[in-house]
Amino acid sequence: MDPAPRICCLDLDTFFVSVERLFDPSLVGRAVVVGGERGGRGVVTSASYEARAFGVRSGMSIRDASALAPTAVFLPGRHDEYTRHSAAAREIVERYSPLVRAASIDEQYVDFHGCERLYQRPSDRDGDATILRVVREITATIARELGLPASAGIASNKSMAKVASGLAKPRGVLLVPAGREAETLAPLPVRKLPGIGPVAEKALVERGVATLGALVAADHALLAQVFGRRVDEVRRAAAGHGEGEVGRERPAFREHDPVGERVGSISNERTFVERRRGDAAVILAGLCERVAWRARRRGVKARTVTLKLRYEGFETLARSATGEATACDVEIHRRVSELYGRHRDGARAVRLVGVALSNLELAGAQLLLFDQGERRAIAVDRVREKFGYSALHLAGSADGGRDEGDGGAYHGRR
DNA sequence: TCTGGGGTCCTAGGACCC
DNA sequence: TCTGGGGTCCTAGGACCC
Repeated sequence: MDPAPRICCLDLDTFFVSVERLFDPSLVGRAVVVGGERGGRGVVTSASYEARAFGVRSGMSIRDASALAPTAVFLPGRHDEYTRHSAAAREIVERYSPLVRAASIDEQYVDFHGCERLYQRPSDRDGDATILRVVREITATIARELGLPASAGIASNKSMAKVASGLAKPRGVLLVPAGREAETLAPLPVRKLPGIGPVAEKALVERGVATLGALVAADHALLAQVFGRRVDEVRRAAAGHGEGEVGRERPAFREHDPVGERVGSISNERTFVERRRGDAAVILAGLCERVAWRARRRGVKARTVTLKLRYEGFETLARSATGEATACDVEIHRRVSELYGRHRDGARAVRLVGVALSNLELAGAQLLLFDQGERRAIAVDRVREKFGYSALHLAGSADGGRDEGDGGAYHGRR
């Protein structure tokens, strides 16, 4: 007996574009691209179906998209609004099931096990019909209350549900009955399976495996060349037998990290525009401030600080140092500078710098748990709450003043 | 497809301890 | 001081996702 389809993957269609259309209804029916101003740098983070008709795809550079879709509207995007609407959609889903797991800003998994009895109506042919009706009600509610289109897939496991939600787009709901998973997946290109990216796809196609049906039937040794020990897991997912539970919340979307659990990371990175290259040290100081500030806002300290460098030609390296947990700008900057001085190849042009905090520990809101440097930073945070983030900056940081400070002084912006 | 920025997860090797 | 194996922590890199 196959497990019943009770896992739902709910996805907000062209999410960023849909939110922009709430603010400017004249965008409805037009080609819209979110990710940057026309001709600017950056990549497409969301494209309307009208824009996709021109060949615009998410992840493509804004420059290429500008060339493909000359009549499209290009918008920079506003993350705070997307976050707000994402939370509102989640609140609606939680009216129907307590087991909701956000997988990203526009995607949630919902576990409906046991809910078929709760929502059953005489007119429902069976439990599947009940769940299908409930999920349709959810997407209709999201459309009515928030004005946002959504799609959903319902299946016996996560990856099948995710694939189904893709097949249901736009504005559709698709339920894959128990036992029909394999035949639904078989004709699809391997890339459609969550977990198979461009690298695995290329390796599979080179070996003559183009569809998920072919993957299921493929020789174990051949698949091992591509997936290593993951062969059995991937083959099961391709046959429609994926993970049957929604699992834990991704840490980044959790309100607070449980005490003692080492989860999550906080990072900021910046790619240089052609002419501004060479300012790596200055940019780095700004990034340190930003990640430290985000850590304090989350009430966490980091034991590990990582410097990321990308050189011309895309060669990328990461160097990290682990020690005492900190959320202090000055201390993080000190550690990052040390890594930078030690590992940077001065002969090569730097294309990107990044700073990441990981090995996070809960510090709590109590000031007692912060040291002097951190408390000073928190005082600065309070000023920022009143006057905005750029009101104060570490001396020598990216958008701060030009003063030759002691590396630890804050300067008002002028 | 000459490629942004935020993440998670996995692997593998080395250090160190018992 | 030559030796085993397991556990844990740290570092680095890479695939993948949205």
